[in-house]
Amino acid sequence: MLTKPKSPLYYVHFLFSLKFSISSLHTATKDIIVRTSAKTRCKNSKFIVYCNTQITKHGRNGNIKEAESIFNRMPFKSTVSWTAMLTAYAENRNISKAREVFAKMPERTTSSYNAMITAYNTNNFMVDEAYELFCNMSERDAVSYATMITGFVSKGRFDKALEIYETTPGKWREPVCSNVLINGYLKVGRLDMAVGIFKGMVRRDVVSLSLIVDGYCKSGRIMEARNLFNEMVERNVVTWTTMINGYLKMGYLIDGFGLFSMMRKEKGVLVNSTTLTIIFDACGHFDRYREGTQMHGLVLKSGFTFCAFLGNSIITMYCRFGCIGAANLVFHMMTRKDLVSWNSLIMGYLQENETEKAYELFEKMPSKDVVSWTTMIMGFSGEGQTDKAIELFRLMPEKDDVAWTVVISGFVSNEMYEEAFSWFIDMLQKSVMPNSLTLSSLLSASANSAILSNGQQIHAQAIKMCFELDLSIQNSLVSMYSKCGNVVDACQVFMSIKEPNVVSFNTMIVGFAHNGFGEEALKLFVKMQSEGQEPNPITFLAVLSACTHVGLIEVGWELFKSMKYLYNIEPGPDHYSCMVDLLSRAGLFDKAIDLIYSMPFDPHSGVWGALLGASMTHLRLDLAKLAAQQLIKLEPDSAAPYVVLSNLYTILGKKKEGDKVRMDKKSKRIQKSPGCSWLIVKDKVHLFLSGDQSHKDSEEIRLTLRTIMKEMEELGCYR
DNA sequence: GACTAAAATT
Repeated sequence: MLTKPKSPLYYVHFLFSLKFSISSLHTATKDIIVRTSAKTRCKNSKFIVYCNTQITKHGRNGNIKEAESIFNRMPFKSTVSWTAMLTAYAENRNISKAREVFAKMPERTTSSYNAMITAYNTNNFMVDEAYELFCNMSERDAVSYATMITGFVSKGRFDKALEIYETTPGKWREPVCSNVLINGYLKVGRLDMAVGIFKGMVRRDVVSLSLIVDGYCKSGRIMEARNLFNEMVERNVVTWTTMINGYLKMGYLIDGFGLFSMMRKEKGVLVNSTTLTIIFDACGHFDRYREGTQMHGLVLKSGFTFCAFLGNSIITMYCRFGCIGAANLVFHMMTRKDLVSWNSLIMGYLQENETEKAYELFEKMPSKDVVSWTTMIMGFSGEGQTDKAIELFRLMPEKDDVAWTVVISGFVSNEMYEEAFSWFIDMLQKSVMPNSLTLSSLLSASANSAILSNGQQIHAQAIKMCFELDLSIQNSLVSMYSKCGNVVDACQVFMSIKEPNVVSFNTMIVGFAHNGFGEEALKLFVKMQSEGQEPNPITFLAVLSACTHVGLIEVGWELFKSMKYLYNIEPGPDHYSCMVDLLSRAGLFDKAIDLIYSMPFDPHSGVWGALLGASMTHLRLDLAKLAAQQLIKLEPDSAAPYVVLSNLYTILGKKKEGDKVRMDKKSKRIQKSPGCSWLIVKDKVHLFLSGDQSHKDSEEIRLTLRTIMKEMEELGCYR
């Protein structure tokens, strides 16, 4: 049998493909060299080139040991081999080894210098070392300048970057160096500087244009972006995708989807996975179920490869639609999952309150990051399972400020305020720096527990940590002070806000309303509009409750009607409750009942609760009976309707009926949660429930109270 | 045929 003689390269290929051990590779290499003719040996460039490629490949895959072995065993090395090895070390974050290689190289080309500059740039931004090398270069090329500018730009040293940019010979300055600068300026939010560079360019390319289009989009200057886009001669996938993303992120769905279908018809431009990721993201965000599923179908039919990014955006989209089953299916079909895929699905299950399922996934994850841990901790807290949340937090390997904050705000939302504060102290003792969210939730804890001194301490803490000018903190402060009954301080904080947003106004209006300053609340409502701030549904809830508090029935009624025809805001269940409360408190029961029956949805418990309360004060037994009946239907475990109704019977002298209601309640084993009050003495909260004797000084307190009450009675305090 | 620079996304 005759076989064609094989080239030396064939043997190397063969051996590499069989994954021979390094020692056998060594002997094999030797073997090949011995067997090849002297002529071939002198310039076995193909072999060297092959090894160079392998070094690069292994280096990129993080297989530095493999790259090293090949390099060390190469009988002949070219400058490229040394440069490849240098880069391999640099890419694997070993700058000292990279330096060593650079020092040992028998000869250096401009490219080797460039490689070393890149190595410095990418390892902890050692840009000064890079610059020293750059200055010592006898010859530079376009890459040298571009690399050096990149180094300074990524360190934020634009002065130095510009200096080098100016000295770059004209033929090399554009477009690459300009693009590096434009990109750098855009990343630090300096659109003006980026546009300046751009306008001074003579040779712009598609990258420069795409960068500026993106810059305009991200500053909300979408028209300027579109004009530039239209003027462009060359547009590639990135340009199209950037422009579509610009529209979609601003919620301009018609323009965004329209441009997307234009892109699909455009010759020479192919939609890629980034484009699709953006589309799915928009469908999820703006609840476009039909478009989202259609696109998914299209992607499946076209046999598009699901990279992790693309798959993740589809998972997230289905989770937003509430289609956890579909999300789960996509997840399982994905061949390449990453951490985000797992985290997104876990988040999806948590949003559907399927904590068990989420935890199952969490445990199955091949590796977990901070996001996975925090998401799961948040999930348990959200379900009221604070024990589980703490357990998980303790197991978490590296706890950052976000993790601490999630635990603390978990306590706050579960009304465990004492725990929230003591964990905050722990956090500070462990020298973990709180963020604005930590302080916000502690302020809300102070507000909800009405412990003003705690709130003031957090306020001081916020000033100390320079969060004073953070809008979310300022809003929380307004809320805290007004909930603690301190309207003056609330007002002071509110006045200090430079640019109050709708939340700031709402919070202050609620603050006024709940502290009995109805007029001020309404004045602020007018003021916010004169300052160009549009009211939202929450604003109306606030002003309506202000009207209730001061009994401004006509004003409230007009405001309620104006919601729809003046502000185009559809009143929700809570707005109706507010109105029923307003009308029935004023004794306008006919109007209240009419309103209840004209509601576009079934009245919820708030509506009947409001009616019940007012019926009690106006002694309207007929309406109280109706409201209580409805309430019992909606909330069978609630004691309130029974208690109110029986009290009303008693007041009206119908003791028998009152007892009947009480018996009925007892037979259904419904318990009224006991009334409670608390005192703060030396930073400790002392809680008292009615009929409760658990406090250690219970007996002493009782005796003291009795004495005080007696004294007060003698002084005529009760008359 | 090796080395070095630049853009969009969950």
